[in-house]
Amino acid sequence: MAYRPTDKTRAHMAAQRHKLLSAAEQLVREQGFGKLTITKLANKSGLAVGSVYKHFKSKDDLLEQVYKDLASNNLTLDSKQILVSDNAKEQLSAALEQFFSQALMADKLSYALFYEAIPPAVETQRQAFKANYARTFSQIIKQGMSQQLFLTQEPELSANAVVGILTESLLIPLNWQHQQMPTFERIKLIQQCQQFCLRAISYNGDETSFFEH
Amino acid sequence: MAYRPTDKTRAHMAAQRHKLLSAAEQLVREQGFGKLTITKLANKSGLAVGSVYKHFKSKDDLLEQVYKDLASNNLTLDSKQILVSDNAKEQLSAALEQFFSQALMADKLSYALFYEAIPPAVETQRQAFKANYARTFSQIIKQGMSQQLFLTQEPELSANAVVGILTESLLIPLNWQHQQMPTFERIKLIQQCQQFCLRAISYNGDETSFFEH
DNA sequence: TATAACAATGAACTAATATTCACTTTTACT
DNA sequence: AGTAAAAGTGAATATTAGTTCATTGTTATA
Repeated sequence: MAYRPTDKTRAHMAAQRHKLLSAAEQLVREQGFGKLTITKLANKSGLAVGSVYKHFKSKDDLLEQVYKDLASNNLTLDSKQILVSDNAKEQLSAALEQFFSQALMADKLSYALFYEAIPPAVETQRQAFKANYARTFSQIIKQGMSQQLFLTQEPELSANAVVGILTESLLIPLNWQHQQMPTFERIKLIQQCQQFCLRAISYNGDETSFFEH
Repeated sequence: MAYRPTDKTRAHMAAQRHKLLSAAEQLVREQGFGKLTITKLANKSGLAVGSVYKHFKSKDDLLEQVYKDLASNNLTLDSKQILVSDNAKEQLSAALEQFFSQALMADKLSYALFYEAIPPAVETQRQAFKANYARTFSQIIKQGMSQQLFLTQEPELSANAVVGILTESLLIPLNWQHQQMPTFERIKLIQQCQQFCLRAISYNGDETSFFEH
C-alpha cells in the first residue's frame, strides 16, 4: 500500500476547487457566462486546463455551480431583513427594496443571472433561482391574506407575477447603457414598482394614490 | 451585353428566399432556434448549403428575420380586436385574452420566442417584440387614465410590468411538460392574470373580488 | 447560338473550444 | 529509499458547425 487521501490533501483539493470557482465568478462578473472559456479560466486561476476536469466533469457542470454560488451570494432575499416588520405590506416593500438594492449594486452580474443566454443545464438553475424569489413572495402574500391586509388571491400566481414585474422592471436601469441610472430615477422606479405590486395585492393598494385623486 | 434581372428571375429569387424562411420557421417550431443548423435548413428547404448565403449574409441574419416573421405572424396583438370596446378595462382584458390564446396555441413556438437562449443579434429582436406589447399596453393605460377608469400611474412602467407578468405567467402552462394544461386551469390562469393586472392598474381593480369579501 | 451575368451547388475550409491523455510531479505510507 | 496512488500538466485531439469558393447550370440579350 502507499497513498491515502488525508486531511491535508483534501484541504488542498478544496482550495484548488475554490480557486477555480472564484476565478470563474470573476470572469462571469466581468464578461458574462458566454465568454468564459476553459483556457481563460485556467489562466486566471493559475491551474492547468486539464486540472479543471479533475474538479468538474464538464464545463456545464462548472457553470451550474458558478451560477448557484453567484446567485446565492449576491442576489438572494434575506428573510431576517424582511421579517423586521410583521406587517405583510411592509415586508413586501422591504423585499422589493432589497431586490433592487442588490441587483443594481452589480449590474453586469444581474444581467448575467437574469437575462444572458446560457446553456440549458444552467437555465435550470435560473428557474430555481426565480422560484426561490417566488417562494418568498408567496409566503408574504399568504401572511398578508391571513392578516386581512391582502385581497383574496392565488398566492402562487401573484408571487410569479411579482417576479415577472421585477424581472422586467430591472431591465430599465440595466439598459442605462454603461452608465448608472441617477439615484432619484432609481428611487422613483423602486417606489413605482412597490406601488404597482401593492395595488395588485393589498386592500387599498398604495394609499398615497388615493390622496392624489 | 447579355444578362439582366427580369420580373421572372426576381420572382424566382423571392420564391427561393421564401422556401428558406418557411423551412426555417418550421424547424424553429419543431426544435427551437438552438437546433437549427444551415445543413438541416438546406435539406428541409431543398436548396443547397451555399444558396443560403445568397439570401442571408450570415446565420444570425437569417435567424433575425425568422424571429421577426414568427413573432409578427403568430404572437402580435391585433388592435382591431382590442378596440371592439372603448372601455379601457375591457380593452386590457381583451388584450390579455388574446395574448394567452395565441401563446398557448403553439407552445413550442412561444417558448422559443420568449425564453429560449438565442444569439445577441436575435435578442435585440426579442426586445423589440416585447417593447411592441408594452406599447399596446401603454396606450390602453393612457386611455384608461383619461377615462378616469385607471389610477394615476406611470404608463410605461405599468406597461412593462404587465409584460413581465405575462412573460412569467406563461411559463406555468408551458412547463406542463409535453402535456396540455386542462382547459379549466387555463381559464383560471387567464382570469387570475386579468384580475391581478386590473387590481394594479384600475380603480376598484377587479370588482368581483370585493363581492367575495 | 454565343456570351455575359448571375444563380446553384456541396465538398472543402475554417475557427473556435471543449475534452482527453500520455507524461511528470507530488503525496502518503511501508 | 521504494512504490502505489493520485494530482497536475498542456499539447494534441475531436467535434461541431458556419462559411467559402471553384465549378457547373441557367437566364437574358445581341
